[in-house]
Amino acid sequence: MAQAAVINRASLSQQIRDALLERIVSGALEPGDRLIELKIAEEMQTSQAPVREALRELEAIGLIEIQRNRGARVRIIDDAELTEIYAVRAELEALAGELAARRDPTIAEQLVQIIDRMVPAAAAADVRRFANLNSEFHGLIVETASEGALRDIWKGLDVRARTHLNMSRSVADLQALTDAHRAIAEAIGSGDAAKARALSWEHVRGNAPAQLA
Amino acid sequence: MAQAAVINRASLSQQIRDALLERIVSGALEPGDRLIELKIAEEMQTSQAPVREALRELEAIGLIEIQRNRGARVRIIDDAELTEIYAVRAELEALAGELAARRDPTIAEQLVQIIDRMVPAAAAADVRRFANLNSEFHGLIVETASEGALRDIWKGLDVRARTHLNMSRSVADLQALTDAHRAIAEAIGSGDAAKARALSWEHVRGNAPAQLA
DNA sequence: CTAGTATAGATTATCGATAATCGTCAATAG
DNA sequence: CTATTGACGATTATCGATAATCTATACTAG
Repeated sequence: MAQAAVINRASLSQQIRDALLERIVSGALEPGDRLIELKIAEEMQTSQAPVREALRELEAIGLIEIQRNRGARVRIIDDAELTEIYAVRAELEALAGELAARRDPTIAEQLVQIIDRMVPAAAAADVRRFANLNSEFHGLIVETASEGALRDIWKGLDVRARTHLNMSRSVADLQALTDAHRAIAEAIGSGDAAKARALSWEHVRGNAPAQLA
Repeated sequence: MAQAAVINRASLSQQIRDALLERIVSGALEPGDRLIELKIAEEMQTSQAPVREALRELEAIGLIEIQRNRGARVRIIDDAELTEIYAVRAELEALAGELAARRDPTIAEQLVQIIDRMVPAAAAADVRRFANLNSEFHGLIVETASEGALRDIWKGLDVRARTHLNMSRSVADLQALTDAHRAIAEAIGSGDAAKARALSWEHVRGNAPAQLA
């Protein structure tokens, strides 16, 4: 047979979830925007049920907020909450750095490649691009460290933080961040778990939008 | 009016979620057990839809596992995963200890009360009771430290860990744990954030079922 | 003018029924 | 005897319709 029309392997609710997630992360849907079940259902050519399921999942991730009988809206994350997210991430990244250094120092090579792509983004002050590379960098470390709880939780936090990358950084800031990444990659590459842990923690916690109260 | 028949303020799916969660945590439903939507729906006198939504939420928490077209079953958490959960918890508890000590050292009094209730449970080697008090202790610290992401994530991990409290501890072990709790309560009570952080981390990570590979 | 109430429109919550899929076991061909 | 096919029962995935609830506005009494 010519081509087996690759059937949607994902359930409708999964497809809907991914589509909405994409819109939220990309900014097409902004914090505070309402998500109306029947509208989405019509738009996606489905019924209401799978949309509801998708929304429940997004709520569990923390991306949207659902109020009984009042529907869902994209969650507004205030500074205090974003700061806390950074604090939690710092702890998780510390653990991830430690584990990655112990388990597979060879990823340092890939990390460096990501850093190399950060350089021009930093020079151009392209915050969006830089943020994506930043997620890619830390994501690789986390994936190396874990396939379980650590990874899942980190991903959830990363998505939340990414929807709020309103921080406008200067070129100097971004270059400093790039350097910090280099140090972390080096620690992992040399298998120095303790150093990878410490550097990761400082890197994330030090770059929170605000200090913890 | 005499009494307004307190209408269920929670949606059906929430009620179902809580009921199932209770069964899983209590052990009435064991890891591996199947959760059949229509059976649950009939039992709870509802239709299938709210059951499905409840199951999605439980999946997001990590308590059950859903496979497309194959249904849901209570998640089986192996040793490696449980160990990782402990590692992540250690990081979160460290942060929580630090924040709680900074924000409200007065909770130490309540912490001590919980510890006092641990003593007889430890003496009787009542692991189940001890585990509940343990959750209560750490839960109070976490709630003091956070109302946001930290709290939500910790709760999810706590539930998962509690469903697997298969560890049979000796009386001596439990008493040692009680002492560790005392030290943490003291650090928080004195507002020593750094000490609370360090002790919390060691306490949790040191009591993982196994060492991280 | 103000507080409280009724009404309409929009949206969510839930239901009952149907379609699609999976696992199993028997039947059959080789 | 082993592998393949077919059919059945069980279960999940999805739909379309109805009930319940909320929000906003209009209305009425004081």
